[in-house]
Amino acid sequence: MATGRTHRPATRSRGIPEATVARLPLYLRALTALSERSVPTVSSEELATAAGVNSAKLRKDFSYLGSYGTRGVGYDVEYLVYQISRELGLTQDWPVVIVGIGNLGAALANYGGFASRGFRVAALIDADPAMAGKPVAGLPVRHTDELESIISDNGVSIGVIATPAGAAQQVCDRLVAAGITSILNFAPTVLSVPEGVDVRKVDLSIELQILAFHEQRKAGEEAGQGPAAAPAQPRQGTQARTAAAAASRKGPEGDVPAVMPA
Amino acid sequence: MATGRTHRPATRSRGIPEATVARLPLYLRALTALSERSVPTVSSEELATAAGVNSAKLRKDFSYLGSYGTRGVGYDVEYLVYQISRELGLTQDWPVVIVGIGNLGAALANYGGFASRGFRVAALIDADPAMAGKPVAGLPVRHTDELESIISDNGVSIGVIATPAGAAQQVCDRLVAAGITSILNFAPTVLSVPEGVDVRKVDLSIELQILAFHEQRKAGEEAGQGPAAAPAQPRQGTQARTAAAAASRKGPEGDVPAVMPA
DNA sequence: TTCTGTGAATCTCTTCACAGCA
DNA sequence: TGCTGTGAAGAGATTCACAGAA
Repeated sequence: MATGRTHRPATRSRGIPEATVARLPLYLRALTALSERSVPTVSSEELATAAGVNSAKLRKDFSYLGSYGTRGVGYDVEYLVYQISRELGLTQDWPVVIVGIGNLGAALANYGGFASRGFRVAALIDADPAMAGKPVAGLPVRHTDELESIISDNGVSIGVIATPAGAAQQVCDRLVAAGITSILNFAPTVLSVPEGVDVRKVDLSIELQILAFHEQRKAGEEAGQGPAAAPAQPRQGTQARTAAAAASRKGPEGDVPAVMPA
Repeated sequence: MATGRTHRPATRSRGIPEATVARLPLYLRALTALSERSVPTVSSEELATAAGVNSAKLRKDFSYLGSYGTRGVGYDVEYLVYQISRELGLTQDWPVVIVGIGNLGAALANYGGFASRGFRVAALIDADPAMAGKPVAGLPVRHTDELESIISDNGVSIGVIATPAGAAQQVCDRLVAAGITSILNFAPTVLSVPEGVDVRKVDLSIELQILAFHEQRKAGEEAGQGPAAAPAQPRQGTQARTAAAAASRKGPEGDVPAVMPA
C-alpha cells in the first residue's frame, strides 16, 4: 500500500521476505536521519521506534541481511546505511522516466526524495504536443513519440505512469516493449504485463476507501451499534487521546499504527 | 501498502480480515466498470481477472461479507456494488481536508477519483499566506489558521497531509486535536498519533526503492551471478567502515568497505 | 452441469522468549 | 550486564479441492 501494491507472484527474493524488503526503505530513512545528526550507533529499540515498527521485527528483518549488529551495543549507523543501501540497490544510479505530466506527474518530477536515493529522472514524457519543450522541474517535457528512443538511449529500466486511467495500459505496453522491467503505476487501473515485469501501484482512492471503512467502524462502535449499520452523520465525538491512551496498550512494544503501504 | 499497507494494530475489523478490506476497493472498481457497461452478472473468475487477483481469493473475500453469489451463475453486479459500497462506508458522504497545496496537493485536489466515491474535498489548506484565496480545483485555498474551525464546522474526520516532511507531524497534531481520526499521509515521515487514530501512508520513494531491489535482482540473475553482487559505483560519500567489521559478518556477499550516505 | 462457498492444508509474517556474545 | 540474533510458537493470509446449491 499505500502504498498499495501489486506483487511478485511468489518466491522470496534472495531469501529476503517481501515484507522485510518493504520495510528496508523505512529503516534506511531513519538511519539517514541519525547519520545526519552524527549518531554513531543505535539500538534495535531506538531504531525501531524511529521507523515505526517494533524491535523484534526489526531485528528479525536485519537477520536476513546478515549479522550487522554488536551484542550489548547496537548497530553502527553508517555501516547499516551502507548495507541496506547496497541491498536495495541504491548504490547504483537508476534512471527513471515519468509518463504523464499533469499535476501529479509534475509533483513527482519535483519530488526531492527521488534524487536523494539514486533515482534520476531521465525524462518527462507527455502525449500533449502543447506540453512538449515546456520545462517542468528543470527538464523539458518530451513527446510520447520519443518514448522508445529515450528509454533505450538512457538505459532506463524503471518507468512511472502518471497518466489518466484510459491511457495507462497503452503506455505500459510501450514501456515494456521498449525494455522497461519495473513500473510504478499511479493510474487507477490494473495493468497487465508479461512475466518478469514488476508493477507496483499507488492508488489514492483505494487508500481513502480503506480509511473510510475503519472510520465507519469507529462511528458504529461509538454509537454502541454494530458496525456498518448506521449511516450516521460522521463524527463529532472528540475523544481522549493523549499519551495515556498510548500507554494503555497491552503489548510490550509501543508500536504506532503507522506503517507501510501502499 | 501503498501501497502498501498500513495496518491496524491488531484485531480483525468486524470479522473482515484487513487484507480483504484492502482488496474491496479493487473489486468495487472492476464492478463499477462492469456496471457502466450494463453487464448484469459476473463469475468469480471473470471478476478476479478484472481486479487482478485469483478467483479463490476473491470468493474467500466475498465469503466474509456474506453469500451474495448464486451457484452455477455468478454474482449480480449491481447488488455486489451496493454491498461492497456499504461495507466500505461509501454510501455516506466523507468530507476531507487536504493540507499542503503544492504540486501534490493540487494533484490530489484535482483527482476525480475522490468525488466519485463519496469523498468530498471540504477544504484545501496551506500555510503560505500568499496562497490564501487562490482557487485550486475550483476551491479557494484557506490558511492554516482556519484549520480547526474548518474541521469542526464541516464535521471532517479524514485529513490528507501533503506538506513537506518537516511540517507533517505538526499538522498531524493539529488535525488530531481538531477531531480528525483518519489520516492519509504523503509526507515521507513516520507520524505518531494517539490510539484510535488511523494513519495510512503513501510514499513514492519507498515504492521506487522496492522496485529497485527487484530490478537489481533481475540484473544479477541475468548475469548468472548471485544477486546484489555488483557493488556498482558507490556514489559520493566518505566515511570508511573498517574492513575488519566488514569481514566479521557472516551475511551474504562480500562487500565494499566504501560507503555512501544518502 | 456450472460455479459458489468453505473447511483444511499450506505458506508467510509476526511475536515471543531466551541463548549467547561483547 | 545489555542487547543482538534466532529457533519456536502463534497469527494471518493464500491456495487447494470439493461438497453442494441452482
